[in-house]
Amino acid sequence: MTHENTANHVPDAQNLQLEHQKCIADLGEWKRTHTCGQLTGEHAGTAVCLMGWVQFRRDHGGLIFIDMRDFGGLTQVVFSPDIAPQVHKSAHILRSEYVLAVRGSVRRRPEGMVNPALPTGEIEVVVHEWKLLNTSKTPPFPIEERCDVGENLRLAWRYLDLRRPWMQANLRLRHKVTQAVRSYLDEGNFVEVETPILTKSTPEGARDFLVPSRLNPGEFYALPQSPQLFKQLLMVAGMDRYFQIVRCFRDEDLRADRQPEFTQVDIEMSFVDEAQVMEMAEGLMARIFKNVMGRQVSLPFSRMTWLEAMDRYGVDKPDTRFGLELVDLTEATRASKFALFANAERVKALKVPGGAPLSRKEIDDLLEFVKNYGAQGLAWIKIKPGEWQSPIVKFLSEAERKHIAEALDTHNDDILFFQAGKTAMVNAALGNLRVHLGEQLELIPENAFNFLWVTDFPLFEFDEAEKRYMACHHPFTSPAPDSLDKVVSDPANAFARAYDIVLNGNEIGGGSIRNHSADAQRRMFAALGFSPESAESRFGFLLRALEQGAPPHGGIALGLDRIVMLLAKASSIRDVIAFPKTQKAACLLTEAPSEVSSAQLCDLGLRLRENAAASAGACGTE
RNA sequence: GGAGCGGUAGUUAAGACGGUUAUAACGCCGGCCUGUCACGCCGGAGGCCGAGGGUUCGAGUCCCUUCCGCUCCGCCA
Repeated sequence: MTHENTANHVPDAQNLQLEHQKCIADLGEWKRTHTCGQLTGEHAGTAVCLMGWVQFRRDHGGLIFIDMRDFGGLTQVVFSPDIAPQVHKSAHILRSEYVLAVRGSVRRRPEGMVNPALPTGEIEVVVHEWKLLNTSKTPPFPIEERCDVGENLRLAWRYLDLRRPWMQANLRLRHKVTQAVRSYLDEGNFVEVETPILTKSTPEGARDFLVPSRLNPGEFYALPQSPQLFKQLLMVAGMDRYFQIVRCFRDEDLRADRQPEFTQVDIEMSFVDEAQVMEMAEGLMARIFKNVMGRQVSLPFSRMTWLEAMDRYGVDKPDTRFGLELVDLTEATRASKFALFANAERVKALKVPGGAPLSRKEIDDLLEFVKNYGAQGLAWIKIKPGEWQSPIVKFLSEAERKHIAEALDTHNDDILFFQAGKTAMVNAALGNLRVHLGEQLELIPENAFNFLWVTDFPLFEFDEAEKRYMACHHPFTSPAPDSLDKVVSDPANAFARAYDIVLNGNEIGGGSIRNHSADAQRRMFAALGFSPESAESRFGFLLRALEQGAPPHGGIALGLDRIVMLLAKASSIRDVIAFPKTQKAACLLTEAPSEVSSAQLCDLGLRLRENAAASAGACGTE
């Protein structure tokens, strides 16, 4: 205590709060009759008991007004010396976030005193008696809707952050979504089955979280990246239709829409094709929107092949709420004198109607933006009356200009952006630039929800680091019928029976029809470069199951956090998760992860290397 | 692993050109106040400018290192 001298005559908030704690009472026989959002003029005259927190205190010396808050809203309660002098006097001790119970009567507010901004603004509760249920230290940040506080503070004091109405609404919205999911799938004869959290590491795909086994020293469980294999085994088991609202774990770097633990709505169905899974998922999304938002969504959702998505939007999760589609100019510029275009694997352009007023600075910022995606530069042309303003226009022939003007349907005051190079880079740079411009130029309609299925994904992707093909979706995905021969012979051109569901440019789910024959699954493993022995040791249990009468099956997994984020119009899934982690995967509230005792390590047969934190980075080179 | 933004009172921010005692609003504490509702008025307290090192007569400000939060690339079957 550094302020002992002053503490005696000028109490600080801390001492004051200690003093007030002497007044704390139990509930006793008091029973809450209403919530703080419930009372209206119709309740005038009724005796009520409210319990909640002090949101605002307006102590006039004479009258004291307290805005009481609970999950339901705010109610103004009045302590008046005319009604109960002792009660009024005792209420001076109330401070922000103190917890209280009041008994009193509802009355209509006097003429002209109605607060139209408040749902309960027509009435107030005149307090006849009250109890202090708890004190509170002054909160580290204001518990208000409008408070704009740093995320580190919000996370360190998450239970206070969650008291704010917006966060309360988000968690309640999330609850309504899961309830809609459960009712819809239950009606569709799906069975909710829990699958193991301690499971087997299958180091294909994301990095696993590992859990050491005490009973089997030197061995590890992995936390599931998804219940993929278990749900397939449940189809073999004849469950027919399975779902689970399930936590999944991936030890990869975080993003606004990626947490190390996240929740999937995991679904699998027997004896179905792609169309049936998609139809089921559309009905599910429609149910969510109806129950949660009171909105109709039009069915079926639009569909687009992966090739078309990449061609028109440059990304595999197009935001179709606005235009600015990409135009391929590769062939048109093949013979150009402009070497950058002529020699490029791919040339594409993006037209911003009316974008010519963009300043040099703004264009430079866009260049910096596309550099994130490997672009070296960003060519542009401003369409002005009678001339094209551009650093590159002098390289373009009359024929090329004519072709560009036609292909992009140019008008005065448009600006064109160009990208040339490797196809993947061109698509990534322009596709992401498109979304960036859509946001920056406010081209995206406020309340639109555009669903889209992206279908016909490639089966494989060549991994430059590992020098082998990797499954685009996952290794259990069935090849498309006309790609069966290509799985081993021409993997680069094989397509998958896989589909993603996209909402407003966000991937909110993905699924596939699986390999239900052991032979087909073995061919996939072979194409992925697994030896038969390695396939057996990693996935033998799956192969054996597929040999025991596995039915044709397929399914989908929906990202619950992302769906709720979009419905809540939140900018991060952290805002719809009660206790999320920071970008360094830490919980600022509990301070996890943390060191453990040597006794705990000893039980597990583990020993840390000297300076484990520093040596972790060196593992890759060993 | 990489790029960028940020860290100054309890909170949100200003200060950045190196130069007196580091500002403001809200919050907090005290006083006054019987119709406020983000009450009002008066007064007061509150700071190792994220941390460490350096340059300098002098650093919130310049340089280096480091920690933390956020956005993105890589990564995320």
